[in-house]
Order: sequence, then C-alpha cells, then structure tokens
Amino acid sequence: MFVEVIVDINHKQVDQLFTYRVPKFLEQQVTVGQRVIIPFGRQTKVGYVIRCVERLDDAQFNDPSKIKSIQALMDYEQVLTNELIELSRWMADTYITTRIGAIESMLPSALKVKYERLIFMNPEHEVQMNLFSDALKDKFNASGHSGFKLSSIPLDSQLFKEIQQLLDEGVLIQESDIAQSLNKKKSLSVQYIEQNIERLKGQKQIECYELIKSRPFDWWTYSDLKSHGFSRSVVKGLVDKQFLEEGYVEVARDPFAHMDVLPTEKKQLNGEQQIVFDRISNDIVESKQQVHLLHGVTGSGKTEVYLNLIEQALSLGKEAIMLVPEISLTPQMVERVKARFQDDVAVLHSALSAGEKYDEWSKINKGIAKVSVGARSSIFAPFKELGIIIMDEEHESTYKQQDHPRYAALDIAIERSKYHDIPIVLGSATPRLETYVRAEHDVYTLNTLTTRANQQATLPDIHLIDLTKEFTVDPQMLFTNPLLNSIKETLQKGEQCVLFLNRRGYSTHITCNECGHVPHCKHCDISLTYHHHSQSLKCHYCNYEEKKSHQCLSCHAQNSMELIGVGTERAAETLGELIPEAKIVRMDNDTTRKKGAHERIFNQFGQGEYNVLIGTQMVAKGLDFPNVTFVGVLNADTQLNLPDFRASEHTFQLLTQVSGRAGRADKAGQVYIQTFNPTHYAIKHVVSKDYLAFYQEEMAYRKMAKYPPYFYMTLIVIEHDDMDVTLQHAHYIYQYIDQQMNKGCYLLGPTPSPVSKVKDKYRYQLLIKYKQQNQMNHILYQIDQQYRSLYQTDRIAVHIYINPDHFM
DNA sequence: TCTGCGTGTGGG
DNA sequence: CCACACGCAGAA
Ligand SMILES: [Zn+2]
Ligand SMILES: [Zn+2]
Repeated sequence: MFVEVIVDINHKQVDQLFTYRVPKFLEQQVTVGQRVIIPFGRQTKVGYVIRCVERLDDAQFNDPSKIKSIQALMDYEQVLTNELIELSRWMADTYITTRIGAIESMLPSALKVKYERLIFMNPEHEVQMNLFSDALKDKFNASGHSGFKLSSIPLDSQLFKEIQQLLDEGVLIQESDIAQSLNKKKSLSVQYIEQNIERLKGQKQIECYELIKSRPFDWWTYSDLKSHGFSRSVVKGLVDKQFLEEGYVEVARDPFAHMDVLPTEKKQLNGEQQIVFDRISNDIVESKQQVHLLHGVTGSGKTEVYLNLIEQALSLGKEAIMLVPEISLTPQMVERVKARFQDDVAVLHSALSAGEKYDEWSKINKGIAKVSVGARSSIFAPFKELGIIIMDEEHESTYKQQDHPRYAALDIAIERSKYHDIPIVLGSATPRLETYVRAEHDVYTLNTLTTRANQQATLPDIHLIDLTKEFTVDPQMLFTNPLLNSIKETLQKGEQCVLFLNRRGYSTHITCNECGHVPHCKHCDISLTYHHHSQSLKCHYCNYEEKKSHQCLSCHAQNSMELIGVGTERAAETLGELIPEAKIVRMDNDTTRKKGAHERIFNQFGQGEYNVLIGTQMVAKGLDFPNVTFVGVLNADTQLNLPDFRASEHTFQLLTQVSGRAGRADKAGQVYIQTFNPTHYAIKHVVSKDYLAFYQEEMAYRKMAKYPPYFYMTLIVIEHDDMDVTLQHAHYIYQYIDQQMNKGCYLLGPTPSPVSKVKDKYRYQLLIKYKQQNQMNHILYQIDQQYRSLYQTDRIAVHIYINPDHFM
C-alpha cells in the first residue's frame, strides 16, 4: 500500500503530493486525514495523508524501489475529515496559498509541531569526554546524556563549531525530534479493582465503590467524585484498602466548569420567528443547499431562532456550527447555548489557551460534541454530518481573515454547505450591502423579523443632539446638558445606562499632550505602537523598536507622552465629577485585558453594582441587560470621517447596534446620539430605524461612485527602495492594465500609498474598479507572474489585493 | 590546498 | 523550507 502526503513545509516548491510506501505493520492503521512521520530529503517531517493507493501509476515512477516508507504514525485518529481535505484543495486554489497553509488554518494551533535536532554521543564510538570543551561537558551534564537541542546553541558560538566538528568526525550523532506543544492535562484519578464489597464498613465508602463499579473501566477524578458527594478521604480510604487503583490520566480541560448551567426549555416562538424557523428548518429536513439572510431588528430574538434550528438539526442526527464574532462571544452567549444543549457544545474562543482550544476541537473530532460555537476559525469544525451553519452578526469584519491565508468565513461556509447540502443562516440587524443585495435578487432567501421578541419591548426612541448648536460642558468636550440630564433621570428611576465612546485613532498610539506630536517609525510612514509590557514603542510593519521616552522629542516637554484614544478613562472621570451619584464601570481593551475581567465587569453590571457602563466597540455588541434603558453615544462622527468608502455603512451599523442595547425587556428605552452631522443619511436613518431607507441611499451612492457592490475593486501596491523606480513600474503596470482591460473598467493612480514607506521601501498604488471578474483576474494573474520573477532580480515587489477591506 | 560564503537545487 | 553540493574568492 502507498499513501500520497502533503509535507508540513509551507512553501510553494514542495506544495505537491509525495508518495510513500506503507510498511506492512502499519497498513491496517493508516487512514486518509491522518498525520504520519516521514523521511523527506535528509530531514524528518510530518505529512498529512491525502490519499491511499493500492497500486502506483506505472508511468509516474521509473524506479519504484526509490520510494521511501513512512516511519510512524503521528496520531492514531484522523485530524482531517475527507471533506476538509477536499476543502483544503479548494482553498489552496481560490486563495492562492499552499495546501499546507490551508490545512494549518483548519487545525488548532496545539497540533503544530516543532522540529528539533538532538545531539548525542555516538555509542559506537570511543568517546573521550576529557577532549570536550568545558561548555560541551556542561551541556551533556545538564541533559543527563539524553541529548540536547542543537537549537539551544548560538550559531556563531565556538561551541557550535566544536559540535559541527565532532559530528563530522562521528564522535557525536544527531537525531531529529518532532515535538508537539500539546500538554494534555493529567489529573490524579482512580479506577475499579474487583474486591469483596462485604469487607467495606463505612456507608460512604460502600456507596462510592458501587458507583465506580457501575463503570468499571472508567477513570474517575477526585473532583468527579466530589461532585457525587464523596470526599477525598472516602476515596483515599478505598485506595489504601486496594479497592481502587490510583494513577494520573489525561483529562480534557473544561474551561467552562465554573459555569453553572441549568438546562432551559425552549421559549415559545412568536409568529414571525415561527415562520422563519419553519422555512429554514424545511431546508434542513430536505437537505437543501441555500443561504438565508435573517434580517431582524435588534432584540428580535434571532438567537432563539438559531437555537431552535440547531435543535432541529440535532434531532435529525446532524451537527451544527454557530459562528459568533469574537467580541460578542460573551459568557452570556456561551451560557445560553450550553443551557440548551449541555455537553453537546464545544466552544472555540480565542481567549482559551491553546490546550483548551485543542480539547474543545477534540470533542468535535471524536464526535462527542454536536454543536460548535465559536469565532471565525471554528467554521472548520471537523463535523462529519453537518446540518446547518449559522453566522450571527454576519456584517462583522472579523469573519474575514486578513492573511495567511486571506479567507472569508462565508466563502468557506458556502463551500461546506455544498458538500453537505445544508442551509446557511446569516443573521444581522444591519446586513452588509453585499449580503442584502443578494437577498433582493433572490440569490439568498430573505427572512425578516420586524418586532422585538419580548411582547412588552419596543424599539427605543432615538434622539439626536446637534453638537453644532448644543455645546459640551466639560473641557474634554464629551458631555452636553441634554445628555447629562437624561442620564440623571435614568439613574433616579433606578435604571442603568450604557455610554458608547468611539475610539479615536488607535488606543495603542501615544501622543504628546502639549504639542500633539506622535512618534513615527524611522523606516516606515506610520506611527509607532506602544507595548505595555516592554515599555517600548514598536513599528507594526518592520519591527523597529525604541524605548518609550518621557520627554517629547518635538517640543521637549517632560512627561507629556500619553496613550491616545483610550478616552474612556477620562470620560469616566469627567462623568464622575458631573454626576457624583453615578457608579461607573469602564469596559474597553484596557480593562478587559486580563483573563476573566470581561466576565467580571459583565456580572457586576448585571447585578446592579454599577449603574453606568462606559466603553468602546465592546459595549455595542450583544449586551443584553433588561435594566438598561438608556444608551448615550458621545461621538457618533468618528467613523464617518474615516477615508473609507464603507464609512457610512459602518457608522450606520455601529449606531444601530449600540442603540439596540436599550430597552430590551419590558421598560422603554431611550437613545441619545451626539453628532456634528445630524442631517447625514447614515445618522438620520439610525433615528428612523429604517435599514431599507439607508440601504437604498447608500446603494445609490455606491452606484454613483462606482464602488462595491456595483463594482469589484482591486488594489495593487508597488514597492521598491528607490522612489523613481517604484513610480516607473507603477506607470508601466498602469499602461499594461489600461491596454488589456475593456470598457467599463476604471483605473486610478498611481498614487502614494496611505502608508507611503515601509521598511525603507517606497509604496505606490493603483486602484481598479471593474465588473467582469474573470477577465480582470486573468490580467492580474499575468502581472503577478511577471513580477514574481522580477522580484528575484530587481527587488520590485508587487502586491495584489482583490476586494480588500481596507486600503492601507 | 584548505576554508568560507553565495547561489542553486531536490525533496517521493 | 532546509540540507547539501558546487564553484569561486581569498588566505596560506
Ligand atoms: Zn517601521
Ligand atoms: Zn510635544
């Protein structure tokens, strides 16, 4: 038997199938999707089995005896399903990436292996240690003659040379070692031993022994038994009497063990919800591949519909993926799903440790979990019988991975839905225009929820405060009197407020509070980001690093350098002075950095320990507190002014989302938005709660300005040490495209990139707008080919970004 | 003739 | 990607 494998080397030149012989003793165990250890050139590597073949294609190999054998299995179970193997091929083709790159993005990072070379003394060789240098002796003493890692020796050291020499002489030998950072958690556990139960006296001990006897092959941890009411001393007693065997065994971590989830019954769906449920459920039952847009106002009970759909899938013996944006994958959300489906749920969240993520993934891979809830990458959950894929808040940009490889979760979802013949549900109160236009054209099925699920709840009243007429009362220019009065009123009624502050710039940049100077990178046209733990400033693009200085380099003021954009801290302070009775808690990147901090703020606010929650984007998404009746937006315009053609769309989405936090239960909600642009359509339609009106106006703008979804866009960035050379090539590419493209395409540029210099290379860019993707893809492919080879000789780099999300 | 480094190539 | 072969420059 032979296998074709993809080798674990992320490089174009080895991005192909390699054939290996399977030794007799492994034939029964090797399956497709498994990882195996293989000799590759002079190295030892991990390979992914893509295909098993009984016989070779005669023509392909003139000397079959040259085919190497696989050395061993890396794991006993498969890590990729057949479907995911197929999908990896599709991804590699579509996203122009290597097959292995695609595979890596599907698997939990804990499975990533490290290759080491271990140095030993050659047992066949007369080794005289006294000839070794002291440094080498130390190495061997420290490693207890079991070999040490070559990578621990600096390449330019004397010791490295000595080792190289001794390897050549055969005094030392090296072995390759494959290490996985997977620390499986082990716990002290006990197992049944057959004994005469009559020898036991204590009632507790008898009960405990009988419980364990009921599953005689299982290992029980002490904490398992504690939850059954048996203390450590009871169990220890049984161990001492030889009724139980004790040992350390692997246990899956349960990151949600502290969570008290009571099973909940499903709520009765209202009329609209029921109609939507029936329609989508029907596609699950009939295995129909179809994308459904679920357009429901905030608080319309989309989640309840999802949960019912998942339940429907499970009842048919199928599985479900529910994607949730990172930011709203809150404890509240996890709890809600767990309450409904208990242990059937695996949660894949970036805040989990690599080991925890692996354990959750493993539950799916082993078929223990039937439902996955998680962020973007959980779209690759290794289910075998998928019944439905749900993407909540489908407009969130985090569903697109920017690089390595660049992919959109929706594209993956669609590909998977074709394989399984299942429906996809895209839920949002503010769908992307690209999504809604497809629903309008019946590419997707449009489902709408127009009222809030809770009978008593209505959508909140939204008021604008015109900052051109109404002035702020504080030096930070954050609060107007109408806003403050409404906050006071709310607090007097014993209700809670959420205040939303758009972050200004990136909170990781620092600025001089005297002169406004922002430190920039010497090699790139970009401001440096502040890294808290090293107290230094780093360049995001080139890794240049400098110590944070306390003095401003521009105006020489002392101790004037501060983080910009954090804002919420100052805002909270100011509000505390203006309304002393407010009990304020902040929620932003700063205050939620520590593990569990997010959850703590949530709980404290939910229990009424605070009555004002002030924060950034984080407070806009997915909060659901019944006592929150007031939402205030301090600065609505920040996003609107960004140089991005989607600025209006993003503003409308964010303001609608944050407004939706108010009055979700039976108390009416009020929203106040402070803005300098009260007549802008993105803001006006937030007030009128009219998505469709916004959609039409925005579509008209996109059509007029020739932007998506009417046109595709591609950004080409040209990069070189010399500005003239860069510009020269930019012009050449301009002309090339101009000749090739047909009418109805628009070519703009060349202009300097917004980040005009990176790593001392100058950057110019071209922008193309076009309708025919095939034709343009062909042109772009030609350019890519041409410049790929030119990079080797002339160091001219050309990057092509098809349908980019931002233009940096 | 020995050594060191840049470049090129194969890997089943 | 990584290990190794090859060829050429510079030192001895
Ligand atoms: Zn830089
Ligand atoms: Zn200054």
